[in-house]
Amino acid sequence: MQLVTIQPETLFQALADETRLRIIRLLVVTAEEACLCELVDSLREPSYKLSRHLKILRQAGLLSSQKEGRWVYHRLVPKPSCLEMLYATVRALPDRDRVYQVDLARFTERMCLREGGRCRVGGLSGDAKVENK
Amino acid sequence: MQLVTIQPETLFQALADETRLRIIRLLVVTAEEACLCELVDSLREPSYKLSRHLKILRQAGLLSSQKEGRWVYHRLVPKPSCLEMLYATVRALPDRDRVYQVDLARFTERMCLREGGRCRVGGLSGDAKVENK
DNA sequence: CATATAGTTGCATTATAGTGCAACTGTGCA
DNA sequence: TGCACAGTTGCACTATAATGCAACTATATG
Repeated sequence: MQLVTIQPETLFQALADETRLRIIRLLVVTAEEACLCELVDSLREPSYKLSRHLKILRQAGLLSSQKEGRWVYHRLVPKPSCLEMLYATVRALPDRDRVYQVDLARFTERMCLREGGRCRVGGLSGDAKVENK
Repeated sequence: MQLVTIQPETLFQALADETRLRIIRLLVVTAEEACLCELVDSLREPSYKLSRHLKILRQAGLLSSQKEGRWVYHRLVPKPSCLEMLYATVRALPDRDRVYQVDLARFTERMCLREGGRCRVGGLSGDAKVENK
């Protein structure tokens, strides 16, 4: 299911969107895997939006996704060395508006809710839906 | 004229196009500066097309351009360290279809026509316009 | 001054990409 | 078996981006 052929333009295109860059940056910095509801809580974006962006990242060859019960865990693909260089570049990017910093703070807090390293709760701890913009 | 504020999404967006990636890759690999007509000869793309892509790369903060008589020389911007990392990533990208290899060969040949390190001839050695579909 | 040349840009067209809504699938639990 | 919930996707809409043509600017040269 993983592309052997890396398309450089597709790779950069995948990172040319703020939401997708927030996702990748979060995974790069934390070196973690995350499921959709955890990303929803961290980025405060609707699940259908993130789901679609995750699909694009997967198709670009940046993410691999693994289903586990109700949850789907997404993690960075390390395989070709140029991807590691790309991740290093992402890590070195400036964070002028502190967007990534806030995302990371919420992600870290959210990860505390894991039990045995696995996600067990839904988005926003079962509260109402996202009211972000 | 150079942006102090680097917009990561704009940066990746700039590289999300094949033509622009060919331009950047050529400059990254050769560590050279080039004017439009030299790029036209190397990539075999119409000048108006490359001119527009060069503008996009300039606005993204990747290129700086300097006019010299009739010619405009374009070179990579080295300033923020994350750009150097980005260039390293570009250098590490695969070249499956040998597109960059061909571009480089034509570029090297074209650079032989320089006199005193400066461009002195127009596109395609003064021949007819590009016929590259 | 006329002409050639290096490069740029306005316009119209076409293709592609992001978004929200709502309906949908699939899994686990009472 | 019915329900709640994690996640996905079809549809319509809107915005953005790439392209080709042709007209344009600016610089050098005879």
